[in-house]
Amino acid sequence: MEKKPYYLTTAIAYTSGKPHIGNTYEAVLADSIARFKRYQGYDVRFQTGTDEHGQKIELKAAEAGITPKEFVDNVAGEIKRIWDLMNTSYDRFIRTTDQDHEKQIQKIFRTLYEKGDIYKGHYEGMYCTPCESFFTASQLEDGKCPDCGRECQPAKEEAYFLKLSKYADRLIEHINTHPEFIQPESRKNEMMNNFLLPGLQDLCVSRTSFKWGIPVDFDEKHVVYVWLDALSNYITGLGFDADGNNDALYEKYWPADLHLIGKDILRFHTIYWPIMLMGLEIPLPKQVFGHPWLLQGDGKMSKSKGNVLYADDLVSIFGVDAVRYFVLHEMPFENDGVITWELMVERMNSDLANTLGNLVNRTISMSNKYFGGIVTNGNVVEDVDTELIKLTLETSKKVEEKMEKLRIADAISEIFTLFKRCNKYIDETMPWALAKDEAKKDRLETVLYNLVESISIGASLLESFMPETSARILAQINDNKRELGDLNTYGKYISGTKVIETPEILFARLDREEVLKQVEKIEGKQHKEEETAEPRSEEAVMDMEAKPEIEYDDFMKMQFQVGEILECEEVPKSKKLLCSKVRVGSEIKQIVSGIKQYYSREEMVGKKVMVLSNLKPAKLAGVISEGMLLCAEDADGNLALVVPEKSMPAGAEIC
RNA sequence: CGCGGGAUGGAGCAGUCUGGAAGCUCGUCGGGCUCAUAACCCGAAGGUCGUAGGUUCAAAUCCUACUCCCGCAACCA
Repeated sequence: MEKKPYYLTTAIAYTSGKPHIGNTYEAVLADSIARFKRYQGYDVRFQTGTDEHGQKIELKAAEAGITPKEFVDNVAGEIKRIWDLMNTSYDRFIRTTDQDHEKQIQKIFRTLYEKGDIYKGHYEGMYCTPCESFFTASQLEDGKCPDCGRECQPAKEEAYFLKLSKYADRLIEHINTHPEFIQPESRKNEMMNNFLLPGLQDLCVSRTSFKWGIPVDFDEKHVVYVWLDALSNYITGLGFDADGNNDALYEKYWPADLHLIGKDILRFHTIYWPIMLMGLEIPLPKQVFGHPWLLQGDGKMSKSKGNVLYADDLVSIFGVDAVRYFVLHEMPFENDGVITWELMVERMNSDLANTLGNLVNRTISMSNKYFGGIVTNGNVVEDVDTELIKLTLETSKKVEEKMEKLRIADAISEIFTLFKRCNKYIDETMPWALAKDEAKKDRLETVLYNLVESISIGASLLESFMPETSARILAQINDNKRELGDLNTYGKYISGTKVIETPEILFARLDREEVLKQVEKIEGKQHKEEETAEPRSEEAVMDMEAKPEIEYDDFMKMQFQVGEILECEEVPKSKKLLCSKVRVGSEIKQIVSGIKQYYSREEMVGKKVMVLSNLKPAKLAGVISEGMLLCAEDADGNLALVVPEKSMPAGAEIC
């Protein structure tokens, strides 16, 4: 019988930096699905990779003083290494800088252009020359640039657009008639209400403001918009050819069965991507699943806090399968999951060491102690057995059901329910008591046989989620992984098999304090990395884009004065704003500034600072601000107030 | 009135669509057992299901208002 194809993908990771545990989570999640589908007998193709173009990467590379290509080679290598570390069984790791991909993107772009779905137009809007940015009329503040506050000119820039409007109705129809297309379903409404129903604006799909991208081959000034580039990986990775000479892989696997992505990029995958495919006249993927995020317990992950979770560090403490278990098990279906060190230690000890590891250990130990390691089916069945057998045989079905709904965490829980039942069975049957009575030898054999049999079935099911552990358990009981279809038959374990003499500890219990000590070291290391990175950027002078020369008169228009901060309050409902009462001469001005992250209210009071005092008052978050406190800002956006070097009276002019 | 998500025993969650005995994991306490990684098994305590109204024979679940948290957006004059 020919196997049914099943094609799934992850989003390709953006190569702007080292992937943290959240990125890794997606790869592991996809991997467990891929493995399980293979187990179910599908001919699976699992593709993942990296998205390597864009302005951000161009900038990062420039900062690091290397070429963009060198930069992405490094990061992509790192990402691939981590995916491999986590045992992800991808069939292709595609990079958007791969030659075959780049070539096809150009063809796809050209095809859509020739067809009229991409057209050359103008990006019209208000342009702020110093900022090199376009804004729509609604983005402007009092007709001025929202970034720098200067005048903007109406301007036009040549650009290519994808006609989203042409296919919008068809897409709405598709989403309505295919309820499974967007998962979880709650996100479907979000897409419909926020983007589709209000009407789609044509999407600008080319850029001229940077170079690091795939050039439009018939108009070299332009590079292809990164999303068009990135999304296409799902078909170029299969050897799609816009001219129709598709690779056999493409013919076999497209349309994809599942695109697994983060909930944040659902819009691209359920609106732009389908419309691109409609333009290319090829079928849409069957399902897009926007999974939730994995969050760090104590606040948001950030490098400066040193609490970023990296797969490397986690693996070094817990091991690969334990980390796979955490991310798969702690992630609920719709809400974001939370992961903390304490939680991981708890799961490690309670689920992995106690429930699973200890079960395998005690079973093997008893087999050795009572029968020299030979596991024989004594065929002395008692009532207590039936419940264990029933549950064991039901488990594969339950796991399949959960997996069908992409409820990965629940699927794993089913397997662990089986292991727990095994532990209970040991207490019910009390093998150590049976061992004291020679007449009950056959019964004791049966009990141990049943345990090994149930463990074997559980271990077989575990392979999709914890491949190494599955293999280690099976090796210890000297069995092979069962076929999924055989898991509803009890008694396949070959009677008379010898298990390993000394059971190997699968998961060692960890001491919470010990782990936290290691964590401190890791966080310390991250801090250090930050610090060593810091001086580099400090020593390196910061080059700013040169603003146009101004007249002396322009300068004289601005009135700078020393101001003394008398009071300071937080602006309610804002995250960054502090509102200060500043004495400038005899006047007291109210000035709002976005520096809450860097200065506390207490710190502010009493400071003498530099104030631009004749700035037109404006409302910020609903609060009037009558001037501006001047700050120096570094590349990371850190701010420092500018203060007079010697004590000066409030109101003194700065000139 | 920017958009969205959430509030359920000490902690983390399920249950809410399709009203009908408040459940799971961990922790705590008590007991049992000794094969095992101080593990395993049993039992108990612990909940006004955010607040206030409403619909209903019946509300965690449906309706209305409100409070508080968390994302995103906005705000960095």
